[in-house]
Amino acid sequence: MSVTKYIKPTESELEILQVLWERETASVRDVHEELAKVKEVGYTTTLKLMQIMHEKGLVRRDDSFKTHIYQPAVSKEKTQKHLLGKMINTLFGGSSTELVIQALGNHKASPEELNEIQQLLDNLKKQ
Amino acid sequence: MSVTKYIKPTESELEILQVLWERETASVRDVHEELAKVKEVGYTTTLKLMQIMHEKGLVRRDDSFKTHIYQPAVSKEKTQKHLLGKMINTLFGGSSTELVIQALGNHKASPEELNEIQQLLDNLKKQ
DNA sequence: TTTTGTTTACGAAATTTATCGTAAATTGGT
DNA sequence: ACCAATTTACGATAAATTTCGTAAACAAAA
Repeated sequence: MSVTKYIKPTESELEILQVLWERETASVRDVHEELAKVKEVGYTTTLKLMQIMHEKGLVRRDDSFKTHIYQPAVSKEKTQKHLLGKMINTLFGGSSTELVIQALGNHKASPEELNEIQQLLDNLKKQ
Repeated sequence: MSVTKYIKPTESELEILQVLWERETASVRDVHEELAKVKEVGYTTTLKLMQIMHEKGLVRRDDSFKTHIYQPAVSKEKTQKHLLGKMINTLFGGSSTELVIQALGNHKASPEELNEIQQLLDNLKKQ
């Protein structure tokens, strides 16, 4: 049984992972330009963060060229699952239902999305 | 129009807020004993954190007695809304539906809870 | 081959968060 | 009034996170 320790990405690391999940693969400059659209940050800051993420094993990289190419080493789904679980515990007293209600209550969902949730709900009820 | 800056509680601060939301009102010792059930931490650490939270305006306190009595200064709902919104944006590409699906998929909900969600869903569909 | 621009490496500083030791203040009991 | 126990105040340290300056490595162009 493999005991792989889950590494919790920091805020900044998550921002970078977002870009990598979206693009599948990207250079430091690619990522940095995405981030720069949203926030004020220096290039070497992004570089350093991505290097640290590489050490931690959050990203992989191909350094056979001058410009290193990065890709995520952790899946979006696994990360979502972990952080969501943590939030349910620390903020919703362990009740995923409470979270769902909050989420549905505050953010508008389209009819299509509501149907999607309905289907999921029907499935869960059957069991 | 009042421009009240939202203060993001840290992990540890959230743990303390959880206790205060639950109890409405509590001394440092009360809070500390709750936390100590779950994690290893010194009394003065909890004290210091609660003092900092007071400076930040996350909690109120009555210090007219020797033992200060604290209460939350931010509502559970507002805090949940903020942090959930942030998570939806940074981790679920802005789609609350995606988050709901993840939450329902991973964590088991009781039939009662499923009904509760069903009712909410019915209401949303009507509009 | 020199120059110019880009990228990585390294390390240090700044910031934020968490932790706790020690001393002072306060209260209640004796 | 004194002592013991509890609580707060203060400040220092530790640990984690974020930031960026500077230099070295590299590549493409002149």
